Amino acid sequence: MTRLEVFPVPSDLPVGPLGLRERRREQTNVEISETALTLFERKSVEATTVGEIAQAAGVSQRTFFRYFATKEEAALRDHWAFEAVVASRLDQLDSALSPRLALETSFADALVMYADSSSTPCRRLLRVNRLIKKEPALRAVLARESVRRTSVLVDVVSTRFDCSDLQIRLAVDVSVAVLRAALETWVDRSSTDETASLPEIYSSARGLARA
Amino acid sequence: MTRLEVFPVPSDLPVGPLGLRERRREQTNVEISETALTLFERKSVEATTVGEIAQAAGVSQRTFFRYFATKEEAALRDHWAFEAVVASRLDQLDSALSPRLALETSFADALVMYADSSSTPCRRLLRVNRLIKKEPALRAVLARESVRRTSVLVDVVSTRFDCSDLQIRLAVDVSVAVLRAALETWVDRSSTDETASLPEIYSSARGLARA
DNA sequence: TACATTATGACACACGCTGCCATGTTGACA
DNA sequence: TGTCAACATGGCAGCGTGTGTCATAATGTA
Repeated sequence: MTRLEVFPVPSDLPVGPLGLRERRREQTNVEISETALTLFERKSVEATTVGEIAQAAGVSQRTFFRYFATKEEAALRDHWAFEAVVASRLDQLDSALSPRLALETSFADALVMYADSSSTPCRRLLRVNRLIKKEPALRAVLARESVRRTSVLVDVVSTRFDCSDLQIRLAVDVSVAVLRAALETWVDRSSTDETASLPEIYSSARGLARA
Repeated sequence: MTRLEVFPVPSDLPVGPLGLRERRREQTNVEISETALTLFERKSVEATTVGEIAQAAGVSQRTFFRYFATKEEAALRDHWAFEAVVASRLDQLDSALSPRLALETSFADALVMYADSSSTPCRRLLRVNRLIKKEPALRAVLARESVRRTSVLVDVVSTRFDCSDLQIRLAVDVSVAVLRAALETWVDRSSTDETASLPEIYSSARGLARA
């Protein structure tokens, strides 16, 4: 299963070959991330200091920075997992289709992992993204990463399709825009409709974008 | 002319009613910005400290922060002008069209200001955007601002068009994506083709995005 | 048990950024 | 022209983020 690669280490599952050290490290990672998320929800990212997070998580400030480069990163753990899922099928782009259609199909295939809105990955993704919605600091980090991801996508697509640079950039930018619109809409709708389905919303988003 | 509103104070032009104080202030603003841009081009944003910029510009560090909130902002002066131009026609959205077409038309109308690639606004925009291209720190700031701008756009479009939230978000995201792709392509092509025209590239980007 | 590897904490330090106060400069009005 | 308010600037102290370094303790292995 690729699941293990995508969700770095679902520490709840008994993963055999991992030594005590690695499990401890992973556990600390989760604890710090969880603590940060909670504090950010209670106060705000800006109003929360790394010192507070570290203290609440029972580690020193120096140790915090050994696990996360910035306080924002500590909150984004599960969102990075989502981005990894989205990117997980890029090596199977169907070059018989148009770049845009191939990308959208790849994304749609990957998104089935988020079909069950009551699953743990979905609930975690929702929690983080509700925070992201109100936190400019987190949005900035996402945006920065999205720039990097876009350029990776452009490279990947370039090698597999023979189109102009403008066409490729458009395919990538638009595909990503549609996915992002779907994600945000899903987050919005989930606040009133527990059963809102990300794959379904993405599917209708694709339909609307065609029109 | 709206030019004066968009390019805050083109200090080279003799603007009558401005007092000595405001002109001095504007001049200092330009000098710091220019200094920052030059240093960033020579070294990098990360490797350049605010102290260096301030010293090179002949002001104290404290004064630097009275003109710009961050060192990144000091470099982005002319890019914000561009964003202002792009947004300058949003109050005239044609509600007879689809949201997306209305947005694209509004953008295209505004872009005529960048028709002449040898004009000062164009050359400055190019210079900044070449830096933006290699500087993650600057891209992060842009991305953050783009989030804010997108939500403004969504609001503006919502009041003028009667569509679902998903449709509006899509229109906005896709329109912005097409514009951004055009801008980046223009920057790329300008390095080999001095005459590359932003409005023209934007026009073909719109055409390609339809297909 | 002895040893190499790794995790942690404490400290010092650079940098970004802000609040505060003291000083000098500008512009308006008597 | 002189006075005074508004404003611009610099210096300094302080907070928060993030990193390098060293000493110490815990872990895995021979």
